[in-house]
Amino acid sequence: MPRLRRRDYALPADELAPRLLGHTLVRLLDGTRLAGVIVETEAYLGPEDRAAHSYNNRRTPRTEPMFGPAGTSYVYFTYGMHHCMNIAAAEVGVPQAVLIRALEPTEGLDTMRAHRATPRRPVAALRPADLCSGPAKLCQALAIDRSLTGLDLTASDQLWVEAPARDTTTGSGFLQIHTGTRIGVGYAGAWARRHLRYFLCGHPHVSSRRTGGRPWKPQGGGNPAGP
DNA sequence: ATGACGATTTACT
DNA sequence: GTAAATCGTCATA
Repeated sequence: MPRLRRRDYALPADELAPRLLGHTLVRLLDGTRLAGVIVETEAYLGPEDRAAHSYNNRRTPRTEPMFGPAGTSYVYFTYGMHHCMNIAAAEVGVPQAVLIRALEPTEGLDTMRAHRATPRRPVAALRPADLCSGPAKLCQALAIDRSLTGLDLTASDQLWVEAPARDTTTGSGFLQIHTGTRIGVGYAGAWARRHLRYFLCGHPHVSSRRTGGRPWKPQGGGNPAGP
């Protein structure tokens, strides 16, 4: 499938985040494709968004990629041991990004298992849902770390996003897109309560809270909204 | 130079 | 449900 181009990424983060659902994240590692379908994302809206690393336009070597062109990778290290991957949205100078929170792994599962294995959890014990069902898990499975921050995903030969066979924006023909509150941002006050998390409701590879939230742009016959 | 803190995961009670 | 693991980043001095 064709990779996304600049104009595909050049949207406000809260429009890009639901759009990416159903698309495939591809990591080429030593000639091997490691890939999965994006099933959960979160939007971070930049200067106004207290939950964002770029809150108040904080611009440092770490956050710099978010100020770059849409489609730039932003990978950060946190809790002394985990990496998380985002894709810059909006336009140059506007530090918005979409956090990739979960994938349904589709290619290179054996390599992913090897990356995720530990003495306590050997390869044989790992199930598909243990590989990419969280922002740090998928980075470990796909071997994504800070060396991959600041990449142009429209040109990189290591990391990119491919379009799905069909447009999944509305969720038609697939699981319905739901929204909910972002995870792990309780410190963000009112911004923590905004529905900026997007996921395929009930999908087994979503990180947590597989259900809940409310339908996004409900199609005909959708459930009534309510928090 | 120093200290506080994570856009998390895992194991354990 | 709670807690530990573990260190780069950032603000303050």
